[in-house]
Amino acid sequence: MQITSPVQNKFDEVKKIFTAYLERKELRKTPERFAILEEIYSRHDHFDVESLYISMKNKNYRVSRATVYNTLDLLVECDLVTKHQFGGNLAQYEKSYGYRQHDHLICVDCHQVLEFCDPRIHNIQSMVGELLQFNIQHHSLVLYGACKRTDCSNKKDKATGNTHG
Amino acid sequence: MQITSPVQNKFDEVKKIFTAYLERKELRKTPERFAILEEIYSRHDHFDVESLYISMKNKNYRVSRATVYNTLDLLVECDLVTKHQFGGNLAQYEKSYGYRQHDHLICVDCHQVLEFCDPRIHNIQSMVGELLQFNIQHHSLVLYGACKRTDCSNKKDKATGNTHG
DNA sequence: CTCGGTGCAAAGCTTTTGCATCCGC
DNA sequence: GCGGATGCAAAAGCTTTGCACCGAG
Repeated sequence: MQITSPVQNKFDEVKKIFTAYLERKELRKTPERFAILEEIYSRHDHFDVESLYISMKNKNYRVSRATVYNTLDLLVECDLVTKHQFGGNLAQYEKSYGYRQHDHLICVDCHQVLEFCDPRIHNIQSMVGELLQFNIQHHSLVLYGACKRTDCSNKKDKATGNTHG
Repeated sequence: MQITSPVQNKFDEVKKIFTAYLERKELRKTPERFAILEEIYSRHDHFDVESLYISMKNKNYRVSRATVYNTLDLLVECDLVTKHQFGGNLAQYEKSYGYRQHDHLICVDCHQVLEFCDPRIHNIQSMVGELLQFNIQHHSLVLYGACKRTDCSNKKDKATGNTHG
């Protein structure tokens, strides 16, 4: 007897959405595509292509970077995954189905990524779209700052000016 | 007799700021650094490293990409230039002294970049910083959408669904 | 004169592409 | 079986780095 967890239910929904998308676009339902989707939804937080690829290699999936890139594009297009470019040259991704719309706050010292919600962003989006005659499809808001946590130890000793002893 | 334009005055201010920054950091005031600064402030809109480099080459400056990258980093650090990562892997820059804080709206079809201001973003920034205990230093808000202009011809024929005849 | 800055080219890293093979349909 | 998808590796594109030389202080 098997117990179906809510998490499993959620992944089933996601699989259905991806399947429907592939069928609508007349793309093939390859095992690689679903393996990548499953790996992504078993993860938490943000990840980059390389770490996803390595994870799958470690689990002995036979998968290539090219397929990871290709599949991520598909998942972004059907809104199951979101792609971010947090200032560096390395794209970051995160699963997005069933998660509330949110934006990001990044610590400039330790690069930790926090999330927050603010409904006003949606208003801004609508207003600016109206004003400039754009159909806004999505947005990216990233705040950069220094966290005040003591365990964020990457901070340079700027405040005291004691870097030179 | 020479007429000093407001634009020239502005660039003089910018040069002063950069000079002060270099002195404070005990960096050398090389002609290359000021030539790059001047080239940037003679430009409008956004630019990438390569186009800045090419412009300077065309004007027969002897300058290298390495120096352009190096100098841009300095200019970003003293807030005379802003660096953007509008989704691609290609960093975009723009001069920022004396320009009002603004955010960006990008057409997903023709990649044109528009600017807009909204004071609410500042409020969001303050509130989130307070809430999550961060000293917010800066932010990046980018809206992505389709412009409704007829001369934006990169649009795919999505709306009509006639792509398959 | 010193040593930081520069130009040039090579290397590094992420992402894309080409091609033979594989397998979903 | 056909043709799209894959794996692999090579190539492409942006950025950084190493090194010899130059020139600002």
